[in-house]
Amino acid sequence: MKKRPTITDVAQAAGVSLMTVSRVVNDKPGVGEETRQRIRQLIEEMGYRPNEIARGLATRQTATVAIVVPDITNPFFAQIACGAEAVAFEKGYHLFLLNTAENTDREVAALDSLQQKEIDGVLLCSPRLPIDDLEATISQFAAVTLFNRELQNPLPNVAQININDVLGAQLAVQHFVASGRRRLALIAGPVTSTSGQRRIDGYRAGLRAAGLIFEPQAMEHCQPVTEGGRMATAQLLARRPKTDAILAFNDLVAVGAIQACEDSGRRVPDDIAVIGFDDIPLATIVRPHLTTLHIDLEEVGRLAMSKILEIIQQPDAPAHATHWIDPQLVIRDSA
Amino acid sequence: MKKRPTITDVAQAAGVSLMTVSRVVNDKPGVGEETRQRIRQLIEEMGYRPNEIARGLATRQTATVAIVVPDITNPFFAQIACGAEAVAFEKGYHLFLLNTAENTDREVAALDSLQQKEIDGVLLCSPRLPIDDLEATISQFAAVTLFNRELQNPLPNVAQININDVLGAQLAVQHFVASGRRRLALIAGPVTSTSGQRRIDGYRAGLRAAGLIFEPQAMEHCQPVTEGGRMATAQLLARRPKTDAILAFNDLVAVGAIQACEDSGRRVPDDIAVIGFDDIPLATIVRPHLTTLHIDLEEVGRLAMSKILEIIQQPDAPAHATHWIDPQLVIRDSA
DNA sequence: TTGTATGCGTTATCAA
DNA sequence: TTGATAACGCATACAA
Repeated sequence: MKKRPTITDVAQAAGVSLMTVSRVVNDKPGVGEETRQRIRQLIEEMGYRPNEIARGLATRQTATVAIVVPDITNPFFAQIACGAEAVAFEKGYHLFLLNTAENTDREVAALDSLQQKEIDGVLLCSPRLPIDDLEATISQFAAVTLFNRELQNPLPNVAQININDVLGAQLAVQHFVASGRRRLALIAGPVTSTSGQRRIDGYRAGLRAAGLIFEPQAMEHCQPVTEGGRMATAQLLARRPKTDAILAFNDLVAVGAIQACEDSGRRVPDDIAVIGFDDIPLATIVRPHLTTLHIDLEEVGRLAMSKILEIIQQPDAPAHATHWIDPQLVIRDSA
Repeated sequence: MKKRPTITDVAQAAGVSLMTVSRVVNDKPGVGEETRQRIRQLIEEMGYRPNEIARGLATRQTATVAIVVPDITNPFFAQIACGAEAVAFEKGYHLFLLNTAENTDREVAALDSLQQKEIDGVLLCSPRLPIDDLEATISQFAAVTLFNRELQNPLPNVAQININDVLGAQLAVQHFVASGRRRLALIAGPVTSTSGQRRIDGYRAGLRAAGLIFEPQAMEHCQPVTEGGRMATAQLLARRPKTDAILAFNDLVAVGAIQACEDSGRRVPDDIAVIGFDDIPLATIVRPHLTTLHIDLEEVGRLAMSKILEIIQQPDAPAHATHWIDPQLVIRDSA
């Protein structure tokens, strides 16, 4: 590895002071057009690149924001990260991606290291942190966007983005009812999941709107994976054989639900309709292709990054309202 | 956002020089046990955290390495990233994750920004860069590990990790032959893929070892996605109906292959066996569960990170040999 | 055991 | 239009 030239090296080679070079590098006024060109060329020749570390120390800005996700292996978060990175790249920002592996300790450690790196802003995806710690953390950063976590009192340096799970579940129920299904069931996710709870709320609201009643035995919780969906559905079908429609917590669970249906001799969607949630790539790989609630996760990421850059650039703007992302029902083959 | 205390603030509060505090922070000798305790407590109370930017400028080390992947949305790379991050976390390093979106320009931009940030090392996963640019890039970093790309002349600051694709394909062919299949076919990936080429080599070597001959019409290239596998397989089966075993470029392609088989009325694995590659989570979601070549990607990530940290810590060690990761055949239901 | 001086590469401030 | 000097927060080398 060869040592990179510094701004001083360039200045010496050009026979000017380092400030003149600095002005050229940052496209600032106060340099004669002729010297500017000369220095530009020299920079090119010498392969000079500004040292971001030194610049960060001097300006207290790092042109870097971080995104903290519980599990980067989960395409759900990977897609958000992708959208966020696209915007960051456009705007000349860099994106730090941290993975907490669903572990609160690591989340704390990650946030801690981010502070030490003087990051400009943080995108927090579904933080596990208790609310008090969360607010304390937020106050440490210049800008934060919170995904899928609702803060009671909005802060000026945080933007909030949430999935409109209630709406999504309602749309699913509407579709079931419109296609003649009457004996609906819900394979809900983990009891602790915020969005899981919201999806239950939406499901119940949908039933109510259709004049159907919510039967507790027509709901089953499960781990948010295929096998969880399969087992929960098998139990549910044993208990309530006439079920003709299932709303699943997410697409993985939906796939498990379909498997359980098929295992019990039911055909999907003829005997029983299944709707998933999230529209992950898997949805168009399995057969039947999943009818599901599409969430534009790249857009979530883009929005999250845009908002955070806004806050960074106008720190004194008024507190931001929560953004709700509306899921869209995409009708394929399973319902 | 409130301003964070600096080491000087702590020193003033403690009534000592900042060097004494610095020694405590870095667990260096030369401080009385009593003052050390006192300062420790003060650090705790004041919530002091060292500023990594300033530290990086002073030490020329950032305790940060980056991993550059073509597509973070692809679980293949996400898993590698996970393993790498786990090791980084253990060792007190931070991991920058950059996504190039399969785009050479963005790869260049990413590498460029990494240089400017004075990153300690970089994990390059399947770089698109032409070999000359690649070598030029590598020389800019203190430490590099290269994944799935072979360098002719090893450099002291780079470790190389490659999947033993040849072995993997051979294992698959062996398994086909051992279970009585004789009319094998290969749904290869994109022609430009390095590992795709190696898998073809292994497939041919496997055939040769079994005394079978390679028929060009028993091979079809395709895009490395499910739909590509489905279409390519449909064509292949039309052309060569008696095929009784298919080795697919990867698991996505394998799923497509299975779909094409079923579409044509063939049962898997009774009429035709299918083996995938990579063992992504999907492999145990679809039915039949995929028999496939498992690659321990987390281990790849862990190894890559370990190697890079070795180089960082012992820059003068001799050049590293290439590590080959051996795939393992996991037999499930599709072959 | 503790402290002082200096420098890391850059930008900000103010003077020429 | 230019340049000298002082930060930025910390660590290294050396002195007390």
